[in-house]
Amino acid sequence: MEPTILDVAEQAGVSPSTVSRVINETAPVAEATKKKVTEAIESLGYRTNKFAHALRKQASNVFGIIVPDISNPFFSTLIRGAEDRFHEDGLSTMICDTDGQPEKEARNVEMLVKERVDGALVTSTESESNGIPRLIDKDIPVVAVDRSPTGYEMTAVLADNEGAGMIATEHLLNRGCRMIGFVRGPAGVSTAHERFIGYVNGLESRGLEVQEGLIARGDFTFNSGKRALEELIAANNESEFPDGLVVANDLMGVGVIRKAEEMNLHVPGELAVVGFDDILLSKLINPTLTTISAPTYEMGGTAAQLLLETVEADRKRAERKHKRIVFSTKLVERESSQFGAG
Amino acid sequence: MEPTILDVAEQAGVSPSTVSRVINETAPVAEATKKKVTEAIESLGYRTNKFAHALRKQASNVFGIIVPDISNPFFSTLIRGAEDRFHEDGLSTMICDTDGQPEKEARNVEMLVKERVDGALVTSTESESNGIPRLIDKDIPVVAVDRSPTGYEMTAVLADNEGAGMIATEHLLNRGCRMIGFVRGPAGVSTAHERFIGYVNGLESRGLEVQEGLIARGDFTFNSGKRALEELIAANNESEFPDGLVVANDLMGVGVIRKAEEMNLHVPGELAVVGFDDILLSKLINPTLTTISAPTYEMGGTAAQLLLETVEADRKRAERKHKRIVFSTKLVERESSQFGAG
DNA sequence: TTGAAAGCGCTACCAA
DNA sequence: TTGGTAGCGCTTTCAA
Repeated sequence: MEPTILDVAEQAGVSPSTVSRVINETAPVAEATKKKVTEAIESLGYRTNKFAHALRKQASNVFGIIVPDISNPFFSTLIRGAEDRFHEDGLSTMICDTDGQPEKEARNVEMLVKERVDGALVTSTESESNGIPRLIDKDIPVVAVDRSPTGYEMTAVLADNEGAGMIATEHLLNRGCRMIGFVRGPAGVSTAHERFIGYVNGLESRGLEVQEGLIARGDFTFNSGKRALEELIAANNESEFPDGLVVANDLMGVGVIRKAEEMNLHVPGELAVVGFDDILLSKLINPTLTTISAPTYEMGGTAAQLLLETVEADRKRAERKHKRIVFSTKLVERESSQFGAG
Repeated sequence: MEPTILDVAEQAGVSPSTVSRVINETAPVAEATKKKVTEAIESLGYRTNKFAHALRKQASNVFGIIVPDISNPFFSTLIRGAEDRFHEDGLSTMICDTDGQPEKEARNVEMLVKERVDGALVTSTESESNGIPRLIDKDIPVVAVDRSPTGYEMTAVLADNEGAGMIATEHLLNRGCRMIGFVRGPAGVSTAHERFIGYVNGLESRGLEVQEGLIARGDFTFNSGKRALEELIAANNESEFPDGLVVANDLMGVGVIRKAEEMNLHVPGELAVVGFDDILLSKLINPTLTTISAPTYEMGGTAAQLLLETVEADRKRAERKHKRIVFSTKLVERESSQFGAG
């Protein structure tokens, strides 16, 4: 059997309370006693029983992280940033993949509630009806990452997607494009929408009009990017083809590039393309994809930090302060938008 | 405060033991009493306290899953297969990413030990000195997935990598290649080694000799694939260039394709390429990459199933049966090995 | 600075 | 079929 705190106490010739005190540094213990206890722990190979500890303290020391897709490098980097921060404090993490489905998000949240996590980081699948209210209802501290759900006052760590959309649009404008289109993301996703707003603002700031015919919608997948380009070409006369395209994420951007190739449309010569996220694939495709990148790892770490601060505030019965941190993004120039090419 | 089982008992006018019995269906309860209890649970919104339950039962109902890289689609699919099986039984999972580093694997294992998981699925980083012995030492049931560590008798769920290597080699042979090279994976990784053995056997079964000059080594990354092709070209006279290449995983295969393009070497005309894993990228690259795929999702599910059976056997104090299940693989023909092209 | 003991919420044994 | 109750291993008051 695993040794308990009683075994340690006996071996060290002290009471269990004393052992607890040296383990948790929760009260001063004489140096000599401390040494005896430490040695006993060592010799018995004692490890505190997680369940008993959690039962007493009403805290699991586990934190949940919910993302739409763990195999998406954007999210796996975010996860790594958050995990590194949690592990620093000896806290464990539970990673959940919603696969972009609200029902799966709901199930994941139920699991986290059941596991009685001390807090959760969530990138919600949709802007409404996601698992966040359930967590709030159960009084579990939550921080939103990457996407900010509407209708809840809560702390959130975001990228400046609107600014990113603007940067992308201005880049194409500076490059000389005059018919710039946009491939939008899924309807309920705030990041996708904000990037679009940035595009609109980018055009308007130069006195240009948004043209409905140059706007298509996808769902963030590779295939939807291919379809979007097809639609845009089909919908316009040759004289009105877009010469530049801002695409709401890299995966769709890669789809656009592949479709352009199939259609013998030269990128960037006849069509310049810019994406968002800076995933690995963007460097591997030919031509390489110009993109806008956010400091994903830092965003994860910051979100974890804020969550820990919230938990700490709760413990002290202090007031929760809702913060909103926005990271700025930067342009990564590659071949797909090269000037004067083609 | 959260209601406890005592609150439920009071509300229903029965004893806590009875409540426990209806919740866990651990003993027959009269239909009428059951109804009263269920209603009390409902009206109070009672949920069993995980910590108390775990403390009493000495079981966490949590299972660990350790993989080298969650953003690698091969592993994320494996994870999904395993998770779906665990969730089916209402069990929770903890996913750990070792980033291919043995030290991280060790830290992950420590976390799982601390969390007192009921069992673990592990794709070990190296064939030796991985976290598996630590888990075995702590008496935590383990099943190896994808890679089988040497020196431990344990149940394992694997793909037939040797057969896969053979299929790949024969495919190139049938296609007419006569100088077939191989790009090996990292030294300690069993899957990579087995694929190489399959290649050797494939050649020898046709009475062909393995040529040292046609063999390079990479580390499973994109860049190492590029480097490998460079080396192979540099090491041989033009008359002895390989006309076909079996590459130990798709990511390196994509690297080979990109490098070939840079060198103006036509794929598949001058060089046919076959990879392993069937990752998404292989379908997106130009030319698309021929590959060997394994039933990854099923492998994850099977591994979870076997782990659960081991846990069950332990509970019944039955003997653990070590199984070894090998899934066969299949060729996915794409452009990079097309016949008569170029 | 240390010890005794209550109790966190649950399950399972023993009685009835 | 049900109830009483001990105890899982820990932390934390209260007293010494």
